[in-house]
Amino acid sequence: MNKKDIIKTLEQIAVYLEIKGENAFRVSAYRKAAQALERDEGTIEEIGDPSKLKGIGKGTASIIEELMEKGESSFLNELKEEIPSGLITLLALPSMGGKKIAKLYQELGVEDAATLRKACEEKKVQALAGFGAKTEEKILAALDDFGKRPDRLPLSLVMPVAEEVTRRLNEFSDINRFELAGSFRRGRETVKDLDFIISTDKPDQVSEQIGLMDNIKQIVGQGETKISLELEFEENLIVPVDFRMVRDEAFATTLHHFTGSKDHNVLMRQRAKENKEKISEYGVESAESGEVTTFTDEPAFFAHFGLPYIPPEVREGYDELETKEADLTLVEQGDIRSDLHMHTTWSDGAQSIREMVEANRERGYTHMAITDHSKFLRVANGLSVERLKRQHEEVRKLNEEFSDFTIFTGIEMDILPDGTLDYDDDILKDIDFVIASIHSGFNQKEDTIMKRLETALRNPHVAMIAHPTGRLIGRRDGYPVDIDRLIDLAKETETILELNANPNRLDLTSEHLKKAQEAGAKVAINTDAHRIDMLDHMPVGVKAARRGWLKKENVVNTWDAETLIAYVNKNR
DNA sequence: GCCGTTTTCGGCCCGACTGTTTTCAGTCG
Repeated sequence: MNKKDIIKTLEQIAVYLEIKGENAFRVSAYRKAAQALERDEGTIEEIGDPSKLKGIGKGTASIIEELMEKGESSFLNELKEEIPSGLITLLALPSMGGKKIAKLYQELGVEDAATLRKACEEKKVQALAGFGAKTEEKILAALDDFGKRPDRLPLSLVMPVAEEVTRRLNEFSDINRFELAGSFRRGRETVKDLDFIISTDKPDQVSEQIGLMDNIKQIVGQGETKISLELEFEENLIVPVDFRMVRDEAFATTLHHFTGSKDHNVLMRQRAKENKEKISEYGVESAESGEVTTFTDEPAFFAHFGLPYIPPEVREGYDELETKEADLTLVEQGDIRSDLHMHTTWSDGAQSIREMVEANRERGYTHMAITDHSKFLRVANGLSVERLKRQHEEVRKLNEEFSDFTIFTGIEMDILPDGTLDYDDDILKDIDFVIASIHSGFNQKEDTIMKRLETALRNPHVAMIAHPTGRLIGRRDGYPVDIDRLIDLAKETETILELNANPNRLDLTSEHLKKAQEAGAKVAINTDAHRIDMLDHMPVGVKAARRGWLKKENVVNTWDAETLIAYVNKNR
C-alpha cells in the first residue's frame, strides 16, 4: 500500500464512523491523520514512525502500520460488515449528513437510495423525531437529481458565469464594493460554487435585486446576510452562487473567511486562539475584553497576527502560516513579458500572424513566439517543411517592423507515436523556439510515453515540452507520465516545461509545479491560443502558477527576450 | 481519536440557515 492508499483508507474510516453517528471529534481525528500524511512530503517509508507526525497518535498509527503490513485494515473491515455500503453514497445528498443517515438506518432500516426513496414514499421519514414533511420532500427531490449533476464544475465552464454575475453586480445600487471569494479566488481548477462577498449598508435592497436576477433556476436559501441561488445557463449548465452581504468594516474578514480554504481558516483560528482571540467573518474578537477589531484589507488582517500577506492561491492549510515572506512572493500577471505558444491560420488557429502579433503587443508583452502545428498533425493543417520555411520567412519580415518587440519563429512539433520527432535536426536548428508535444498514442504504456518524451527532452533544439500530461479537465485524463522523472530530465537537459494556461488543460498541476520549482526546472506559462481572445487566458495560468508557489525567476515568460533566447540556445 | 508553557482530562474553529421545534440539532462552508 502506498501513501495515497493509506490516506484514502483513513478517510474511508472517517466516513463510516460518521454514518455510525460517532463522536464528531473522533471522526475528524481520522481525517486529520489523513491530512497529516498528505502534508508530509515524504513517502510512507521515508516517514517511518507515523505517530511522530502531529495529528497521528497511537490509534491511527496502528491502523497505518497494519495497512503497510497486511494491505488492509481490520477496523475498516469490521465497519464494512456493520454498515451497508449503500449508505455511504447517501452522504452525497444535499443536507444529508452522518447523523440523519444513522437515524434513517437505525429506525427505518434504510440501506441505500432505493430503500430511502421507499421510506419517503411511504411517509415513514416524516414520522421520525427531528424529521418532517418538508425534509421528506427535499430528500425525494434530491434523490431525483441524484447523480445528474457533477460535484464540481471545471473552471472553463464557470468563468463566463463569474464574469456575467460580476457585470450584473456592477449595475446594482447600494453596493459599496464586492469581490469573488471561494475556491475560484484561490484558483482551483474546479469549483463547487461561486461566492460573492458584498459590502453594503442595505442588505435587504441588495438581496432583493439579486433575487430578481435573470437565469435563476431556484433560490436555495435566503437570510439576513446571505442569499443562495442556482443560476441556469445554456446546455444544462447550473451553477450554484452564494452572495454574502456585510457592512464595509467586516468586508476584509468576511472575504478572508469565505476565500478559505476551510483548512487554512482552521489554522488561522488556532493561531488566534493562542493569542486569546477569536476570528469570525465579522472581525477578530479579544476573549478578555470582547472587543472586536476590524481591518481595512486582508494584508492588515494578516499583519495583526504577525504574518506576511498570504496570497489566496496558497491558502490550503499546509505550511503557509510558517512560510517566510520571500517564499510567498509569487509570480504575478504584471511580471509576464511574453506568450510563447500560439497558433495562426497557418495551422488550426483563427487569426493571421500579424493579428496575433498585434494582439500580443496590445497586451503589453515585449516578445512572443508563433508556434503552429507540425506536419504530423494533418487534422490541424500541420506545416510541411516547405510551408514552415515560408511561414518563418514571413515572421522574420514582420519582426523587422518592430524595434521594441521581438517575434520568435517557432513550431509546436509532434513527438510521433514511434518516439521519433516530426522534423530533422537540420530543420530544427534554424527555429528560434521549438516546442515538442504529444497529440497521439495516449493509450501507450508509461515507459513508452516516457521514452517519447525523453527523446524530445534530449534533443538540443527542443526548448520546451508543451502541455506535458495532455489532460483535459473533466473530460480526459491524459497519457501516463512519470512526473518526477520528467522533471528530473527537464532539469538535466535544461528544457522548459509548460504550464498550459487554457482553463481546460492547466497541466502541470500545482503539485507538479512545486516539484519542478524545487528540482530547479524552469516553467513557461503559455496560452496555446488558437484565437485572439484566448490570449486572455494568461491570468488563469498565472493563478495556477501561484497555486504551485512559483516565483518570478523560475517562470521564463518573466525574462526578457535576450535572457530567454540565451537559455534556449545554451546547449544547441 | 489527539493533544498539552492553561498537560493526562476536557477541550477540539465559527457562524448562518433550515426545519424542526418552542430552544435547538443538523448541515454547510
